[in-house]
Parts: sequence; structure tokens; C-alpha cells
Amino acid sequence: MKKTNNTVTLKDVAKEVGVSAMAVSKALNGKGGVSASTEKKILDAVKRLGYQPNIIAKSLRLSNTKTLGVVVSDSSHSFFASVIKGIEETAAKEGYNIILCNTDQDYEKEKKAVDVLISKRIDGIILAASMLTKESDVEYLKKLGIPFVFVIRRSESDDVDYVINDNVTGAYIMTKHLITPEAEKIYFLNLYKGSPSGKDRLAGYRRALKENNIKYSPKHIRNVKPQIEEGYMAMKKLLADEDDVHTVFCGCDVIAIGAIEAILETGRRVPEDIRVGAYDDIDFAAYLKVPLTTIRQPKYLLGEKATKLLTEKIKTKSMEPKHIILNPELVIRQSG
Amino acid sequence: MKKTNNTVTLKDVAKEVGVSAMAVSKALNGKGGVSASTEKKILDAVKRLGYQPNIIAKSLRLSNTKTLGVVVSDSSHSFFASVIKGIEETAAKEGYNIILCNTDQDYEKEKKAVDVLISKRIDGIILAASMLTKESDVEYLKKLGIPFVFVIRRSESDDVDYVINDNVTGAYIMTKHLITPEAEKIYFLNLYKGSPSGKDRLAGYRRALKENNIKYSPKHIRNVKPQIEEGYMAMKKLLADEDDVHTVFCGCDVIAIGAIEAILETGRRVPEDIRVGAYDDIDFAAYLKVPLTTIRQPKYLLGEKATKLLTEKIKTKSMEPKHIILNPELVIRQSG
DNA sequence: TTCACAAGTTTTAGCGACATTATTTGTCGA
DNA sequence: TCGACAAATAATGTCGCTAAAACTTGTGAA
Repeated sequence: MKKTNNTVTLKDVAKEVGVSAMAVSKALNGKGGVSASTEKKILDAVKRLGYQPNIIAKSLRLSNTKTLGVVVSDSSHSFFASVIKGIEETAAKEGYNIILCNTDQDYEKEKKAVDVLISKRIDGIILAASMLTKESDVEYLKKLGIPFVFVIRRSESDDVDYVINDNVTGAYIMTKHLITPEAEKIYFLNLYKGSPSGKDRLAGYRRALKENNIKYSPKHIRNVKPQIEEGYMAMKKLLADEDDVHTVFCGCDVIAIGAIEAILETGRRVPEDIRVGAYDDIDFAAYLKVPLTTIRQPKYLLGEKATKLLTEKIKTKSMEPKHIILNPELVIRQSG
Repeated sequence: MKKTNNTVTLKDVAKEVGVSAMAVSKALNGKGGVSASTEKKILDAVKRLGYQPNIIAKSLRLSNTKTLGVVVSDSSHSFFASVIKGIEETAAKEGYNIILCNTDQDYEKEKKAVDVLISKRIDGIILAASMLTKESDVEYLKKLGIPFVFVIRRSESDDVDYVINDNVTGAYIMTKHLITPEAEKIYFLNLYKGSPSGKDRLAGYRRALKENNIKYSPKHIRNVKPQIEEGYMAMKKLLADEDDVHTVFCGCDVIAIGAIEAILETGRRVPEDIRVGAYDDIDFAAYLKVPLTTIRQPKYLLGEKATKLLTEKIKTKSMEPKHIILNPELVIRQSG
């Protein structure tokens, strides 16, 4: 194949200066073994010719790509987008790029995404709000032979790395906050069934109920996908089914937005008629119709910590799994 | 270097089946030239050994990476995040991955990001809300020798590809909408100075004023960065400086959110005391304290069109630049 | 039977960088 | 002046893949 584009290679620089390709390589990587004078000449020529090293070739030779894979269900979701920002910026600081893949909460799509990333020989994977949370999925990931870290959502298995917020405590704090002498029951529009975060939040919710002698009933729980529309529908249905809805804990801010929309539509007020608690503290939480009382997850930090953990694993090739669990924080605004 | 990980290569598969590596390559790429029987044997072995082609090696050989670079000022910004989603999903459909880079609105950082992407031999670049809009920047990009497409924000030069919404018309429509018999002036918290989108929106704004015999004055214009905080501060200052603020056109939704916050804080009402128009129609625009009357940009579509344009350019190696200009749409809610 | 031809298959030759090994050069003491 | 040794530089081979060229077959017409 003929060289169509004007790409400058190591060899070109070498020829220009009148040295071997190896000398150029050494000079550029600062490994020594080159005299100061030739190094200067080489660096000059590099600048003059506008040489850009071909990282692909380097990757093949060195079998690392300085690239991380990031798999996420929906990169446009406000909360995820903030985490991704933390991932990207931290990765950049550590000398990595990220390849971003959306999975649409689709199990098969996520597996395919992982396979593609493996093909592209990324150095590690960050699974953000992954669906691959089962033991068997973790087995699958381990066989791939590259480090990976869960973030936002943990896996069922504890034998892997993850960075999450303390969902049990977060839900506990919020539930406790929502409990008042008058509140004899608290409805919970929890995350979708099977979500590990949802399970943890349920545990926190139940603990708070128990401590306050409120009877737990599965009838008060609904499972909802994290979309405004879904929150709206779920709330609509809840209001139609029950006539004692006065306190609702929503599994995430987005659900809460939909839920509040549904509540207001019926002429009821938030929080006067129905108090609504949420979870996440997305960027717009304070600017909504009813500013959300919610549990703040350190979004950016989640991404940052996950990335640092992953790059650390890549560097050290350490194997024992770490769990980083960040503290949630109650943010009281108006909704509850 | 010794092979540390258990990576399976073409050669391994070939040996397993008892054919040449070439045969395996052909079989996998469906190029023909392999008998049906050996093909079957090869495909079996591939599955059995769990072979994953090394795209890095393939890239080096074929000098394409099936990867696009996406450079954006802030990937967590709601509007940009939606565009990126469109980019990523479309890219995936076309068989590409994306490498995402944040630039923080920093000119130097953006240039560096482009250089890294070039080093990684991506097949094309999408510049989303880029700072590299000057003629000289375009020169620089062209010298790189790979196709690139601007999206969201165009460059000064018309000699490049871009996909934008019709900012002139959008601003015109909004301004016209804001003009009433009583409104004798319309303040404009426009995008930052030097932004091509800002210039276009200013043009649309002025056209609407002219058509309605309202005198244009630079005193009514402020330049604001697209952040809530900045919108808040700008509005605060505007209210302090002027006592005839009754209509404000904000350069984007995020600015409007901050501006409305500032207005409400002074005890004034939106839209009763001050009408606020915005631009973008971000995902949460309908759920804010004062649901935004705004100009809808087709977010996802911007990303989709830009990606299709870029992959098309890569495929055909066509050179003449295309401009895709999408229609903006007035969405009337409550703010104005 | 012989030969032309096509289909199937293997061989060769890189893509661009760098680790490793081989070679040249330069310096200095004896 | 010579040899020894270190420093600088060059040559070679490889990462895994595939385009192109070279080589085998097998088939059917002459």
C-alpha cells in the first residue's frame, strides 16, 4: 500500500537528522544513551517535521494502549454524566484516554461493548452502573485478564473492586429524615428490581423503619426505572391505587422529578400534602419546580476514585480487590 | 518480552486447525477464498479458544482504527451530554468507538487533546463546541490530514464541515416572541464574546429588533459563560445597573436558570415582572422552577448528523465541505 | 493424457515503534 | 602509540495482522 497521507515516522526523523531510528526513539523517551548534542538535533527535527509518534505501533510493541474503557447505561443521564466527567479528567491526568460506550441498560449490549473494548486492547475497564453484576458475569470479566472496576453500582460478588456511595446509610438517613410522628407509612419508589444499589437502599430504608417502630410492608415498595417518565407513571399509579400517600422516598432524583410532576398534576402540593425524598443530588436538583431534598452522592469523586483505583491496579498489577465506599450526605431543600 | 497473559492470536488458531494464519484471517473477515469446510473448522476453533482479534495490530496494518475522537468543553453539561449520546450511539451503529476528551473551554488544552488523538491515529475528529474556530485553527486542523467536523458551534471559516442549528433564525424567533407592544427594550445575556454561535444569535436578535422598530443598543448586551453561576451573577449585576429590565433573552438555558434564580431572589416574578427567553431546551427545561420558554435545538440529532457526516467523509475521502443546518423550534412554557 | 484455469491455500513482506544485541567511536592510562 | 573500556550509535527482530504474490491442488476440455 502506498503512503497516502503525509505521516512522519520515526525513520523520517532519523533520516532528517542522519541518525538511526533507535536514537530518535531514545531521545524522545528520555531513556538516556544519546549524547546531548544529537538529542538536541533530534528534538529540533521532531518539531520541524511535526512528528507525532504512532501510538498504535507503540501499543502493539508494548502491549498497552494508555486507554481505558468506560461502559455506562446512559451517558446523557445527568448523574452518570457527572461521574464520567470525573473519570475522564482523572484519566487524562494519569495519562489515559477513555473510550465511552453506552449500553442502554441492555445486558447483551453491555457484553458486546466489553468484547469490543477487549479487542481494542484497552488497559482496563470501568463499569458504571453496570448490568454485569451477577457472580457469573464477574467470572466472565475476570477471564478477560484485564483489570476492571465497578463504579456507582457494585456487583453481587465482593471479590471485585468497586467504588460506590454507602447506599445503606444514605437510604437510612433519608428515611429517618422523612419519618415524623404523623408519618405512619413511607412509600418507596425504589430502583429497578435486581439492582444491588436498590437492595442496599431497601436495607437502609428498613433499618430506619425498624428503629422507629414502623411496620415494613412490601406493598409500599415499587420498582421504577431511572427516568422521569417512569417516575411519573409510577407515582400516577400509586396515587390511583392508594389514598394514604403522604410520604414518598424516590430511588433517585430523576424518578422524583417525574413523581413530583404527577403529584402536582393532581392538585396536591409538595411538601405540604406529600413529602418527597430523593437520592443522587443531580446538578439541577436545586433549580427544579420543587427543589429536591435528597441524598448527595459525590458524583465527580466517584469517577475520580474509580479511575485512580483502576490506574493503580494497572500499574501495580495488584490483585486483591478493594472497596471504596463514599459517604452520602443529606441535603435538605424543599421537597421533603 | 515473554507472553504473560493468555492472549490467543491468529497463529494460535491457525495451528489449532492446521492451516495458515492467512486462512484464519480470511475466514474471519468473510472475504472468501476459503472453502466452506475449513471455514467451519476455523470458526469452531475461534469460538473454542475464545479468540479476540487484536485490533491494535489490525489498525497498524490497515492504518485505520475505527475510532473517532470527540473533543468537548464539558461533557457533563446537559446539552453537550445529549449531543455526545447521539454521537456515541451513531458511531457504534457505524462500527466506530469514540474517545472522549474534555477541554474545559481551554484553547491550549483543546489543542493538546487533538494532538493526543492524532497520535492515537483516530480516523476522524468531532469538535463539539470547539474553541478552535479561527481561520488559523482551521489551517492547523487541516494540516493534520484527517477529516474533522464541527458540531454545535461552527468555525469562522466556511471551508470546513459543520453541523449546527440555525442560530440566526433561532434567535430571531425568540426575540420576535419576546417583543410585545409594551416591550421597548430586550436585554440579551448572550454567549461569551467571540463565540460564532453568539454572533449569529446576535444577528438574529438584531434582525427581529429592526423588523419591529426597536432601536438596537450594545448596552443591552452582556456576554456570559454557559454556567448557572455566571448567569446568576450577570443577572444580579444587570438588575443592579438598570431599572427597566422587563424582558431578557438568555443565550442558553443554563444561563437562564441562573438568571431566573437571581430574579426570584429580588422578589420579582417570572414572567409577570420579567420575561425570560432561553436557548437549547435541555432535558430538564420543563421541570425547572419556572419552566423555560426556549428555542429547542435537536440535541441528539446534532450528534447523529455530525457523526454520519464524519463517517461518510472517512469512507468516501470526499473533501468538499458540507454545512448541515438544523431547524430550531420555539417551545413556549412559562418563563416568557 | 495433457494442459489451462480457477479455487484454495501458503508465503512473503511489511505497518511503526522499541528491546535487545551488535557495532562503532572516543577517551585515557600505560 | 596502543589497547581497554565505556559511551554513543546502528542493526536486527518482534508485536499480530493482512494485501499481494506465489504456490498447490483439482477439474474438465482438447
